Parts: sequence; structure tokens; C-alpha cells
Amino acid sequence: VADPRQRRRVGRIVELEAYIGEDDLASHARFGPTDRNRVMYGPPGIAYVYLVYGMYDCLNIVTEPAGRAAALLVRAVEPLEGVDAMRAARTRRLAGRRRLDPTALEAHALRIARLPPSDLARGPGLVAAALDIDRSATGTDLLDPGAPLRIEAPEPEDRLPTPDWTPRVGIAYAGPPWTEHRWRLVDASSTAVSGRRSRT
DNA sequence: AGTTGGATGGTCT
DNA sequence: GACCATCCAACTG
Repeated sequence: VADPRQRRRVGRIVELEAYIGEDDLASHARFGPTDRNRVMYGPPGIAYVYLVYGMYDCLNIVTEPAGRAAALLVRAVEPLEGVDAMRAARTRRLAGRRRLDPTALEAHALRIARLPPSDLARGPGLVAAALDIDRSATGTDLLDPGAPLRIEAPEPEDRLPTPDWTPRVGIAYAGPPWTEHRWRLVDASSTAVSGRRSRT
């Protein structure tokens, strides 16, 4: 992933969640096509970015052929290049908060300055913050080698992931069986995966 | 280590 | 008017 204004930012996607079809009651497509989710019905490889909880943008990759609403939520990225730019972007996003007094803002900025790289894009809202992604990126062709925001195939020398499939997170409202499908894919070998940190 | 609640605004019934 | 594909601080044990 690269960006226009700043230095190149690159990372491995280490956590994804699948949302598949209109009958998936956890999916934004569960209401049928709307102004928000329309790109989910289009061709695959396109970015779908939405706002959750009034504060966090989330990046999705449209997956199924046109006509079938589906997407992958990018839940975590392990930074490889441009760590400083990601850190700066995280800090910058904080400054946009309305009711955050200067002292609290400074404390947050300090905390971000001390974060290990593996924490910079650890969670879907943080992926967008670290990479300066917002809803205006919706519609981007992520497979276009010239796009400022894009996904690329791994290099042959890249470390292989350790795939692990788990239930999806934060979708209790959908109820079973949607809460039980193991449609969350993580690279168990990465420390950048979201959720509770193991070890001390 | 685990739980709770506040921030914040768009989206949908 | 309710809910939300989140994150973090502040609390409790």
C-alpha cells in the first residue's frame, strides 16, 4: 500500500473477515443495495470504505463477481515499510477529534510514539488511520498497479503465513449461525493480529 | 486479566 | 430514534 503525498507505506495483510451475500445477517448487504453498500454489488478488487461508530473508517476489498454482494474487511496490517509515516498518520487522526483537550491529546500522541510497529495497524479502524484511508477511497481499483492505494501479490521470498480460521468479531447482532461461521482469517505467526494479546 | 462506558456521526427502519 | 463489521481509558479483582 502506498500513498500520494507522503512516503511509501507497505504492510502485510494479516487479518481478514469475509462478508458473503445478502443472507449474511452480519453484512452491510443484508438490507439489499443501498447508497452506502452499492460497490459491494460491483466487480471484485474494488475498495469499499465505510464509517463505524461515527469515528473509524474501515477498509474492505470487494470479492465476488458483479451482482453478488461480498467483501473482505481488512482487520490488521503488519507494517513493513513507512512505519514513521504510519505513526504520524495515527497521531494526525487523533487531532481531528472534537472534544479532546490539549493535555489528553498530548498524552495520546506520546502513547502512539511509543507503540511498537506491530500495533500501528492492529484493528480495522487503525488500519485506516495508519494508512490515511477514508470513505473517499471507496471505488479505488486495488489491483491497479498505479493506484495510490493497492494490494499486491506476495514476493516469492516473503515469509509464508500460518493461516487460522476463527469466528468473526463484533457481529453479535447477527445471531447464529452467522456468529459461528469461521470466516475470520488470521496469520497466527504475526504479532499484528487484533484481539487480546497473548503472553504478558 | 477482565469488564464497563464514553466518544461520535452516518445509516436505516 | 436506534443501532453500529471500534478503540481506549478507567475501573475492578
